[in-house]
Amino acid sequence: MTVEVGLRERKKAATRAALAAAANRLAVELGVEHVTVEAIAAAADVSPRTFHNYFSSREEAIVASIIDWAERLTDELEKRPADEPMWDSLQHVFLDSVDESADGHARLIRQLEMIKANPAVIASQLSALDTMRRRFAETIAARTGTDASRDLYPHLIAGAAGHAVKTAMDLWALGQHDRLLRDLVAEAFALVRAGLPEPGRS
Amino acid sequence: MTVEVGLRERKKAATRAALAAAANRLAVELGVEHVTVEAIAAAADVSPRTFHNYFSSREEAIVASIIDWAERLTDELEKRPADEPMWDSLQHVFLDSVDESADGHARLIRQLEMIKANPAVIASQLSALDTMRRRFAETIAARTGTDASRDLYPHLIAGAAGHAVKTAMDLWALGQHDRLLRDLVAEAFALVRAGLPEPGRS
DNA sequence: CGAAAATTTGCAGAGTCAGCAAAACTGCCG
DNA sequence: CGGCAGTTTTGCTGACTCTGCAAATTTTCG
Repeated sequence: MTVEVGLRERKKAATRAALAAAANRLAVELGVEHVTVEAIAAAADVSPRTFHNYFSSREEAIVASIIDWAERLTDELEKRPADEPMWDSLQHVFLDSVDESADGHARLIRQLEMIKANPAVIASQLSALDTMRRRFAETIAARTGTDASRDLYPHLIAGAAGHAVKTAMDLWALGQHDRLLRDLVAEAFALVRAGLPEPGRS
Repeated sequence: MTVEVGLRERKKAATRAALAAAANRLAVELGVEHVTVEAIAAAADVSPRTFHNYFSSREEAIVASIIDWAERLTDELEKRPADEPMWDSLQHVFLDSVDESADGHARLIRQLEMIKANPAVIASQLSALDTMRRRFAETIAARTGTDASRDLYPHLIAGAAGHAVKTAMDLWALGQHDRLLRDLVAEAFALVRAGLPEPGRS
């Protein structure tokens, strides 16, 4: 994949990363509504017009890190042993991606709070997660011999896994700091793998 | 809930409905990018400024029918017998909402195609579906004695059910016209309820 | 009817975003 | 090197979105 290593490609990647980082940082620091494209561009040392060559909206830049995360996770998923049960692979990949340091937790909470505060950013986040889900479905289809354009399975399991992680994070950020995020994610996976049986029924 | 039946309330609801209908119709007919707020407002016989009193973005108006759908479904869900297994209630409510007429199918396909064609509308759709998911989670929590602000269960099952329906629809619209949409939805539910076992494994 | 409350509207202003063409830059071959 | 070809950056412009504010209009209710 990443075979193009010319100066040109590296510069493009760097510009994109700088814009995404600036957008995210400013959104967290100042609040989304106080961040303009002009300010993001200035922070990344490019013209406002260039910003729009990389991102089609301010919100897209703010949540660009989700796409990067998704790319890393897809790579990880592809590296899992081919004979490992699909659910185990997914759980492994997602659990490994959770930063358990105190600093990581603090950052994550700030992220989620910033996103939650603005409907347009929420929509962009969901969009990014949906893109991630589609990538996952492709990878899963390839590994399980299913067809992402015809079979429900790869989409359903990718969606279920992604949603389990999102739900665990959202609930955790909402006040379950007494529990480890890791454990909450694991519990969500367990529930979904069990077919979500109704609690308190035989 | 809907106890306010004064002229004022009825007019507001009518204006909102007219704007949503106009926005959706124009988006399907002309394509999303060729629809301006001005045109929507004109079609609903109000000023452009009034449009923004009802919807905070063009896309929100275009997908407003999803919110209406969600409201109807939540009502249906609340009406299900309290002792019915949760999964059965959900499956029932969603399956009943599928319009199986040829005309309904054609409309649904045009809808999905219109949405798919524009990233901003996709994001708004996901946002609306997320709102629906949250409503469902509240209702489910109330019925299963769980707490939507602490427990994973209501969110996970609401998300799984909603995503099952969305996946079935998307795949169906993509070319599975040989199969009944109803059957695809039922199959998706069955897979999720079974915990998404890997196909072709013992 | 007439006052109080809510809704609609016009206007102004800040901001987003895309198309276009010129300027600046990078890669590469002679 | 030098310079051409292909890419990226940039400024400019125009259409459009969206919000705040205050005036005008409409509805409600005593």
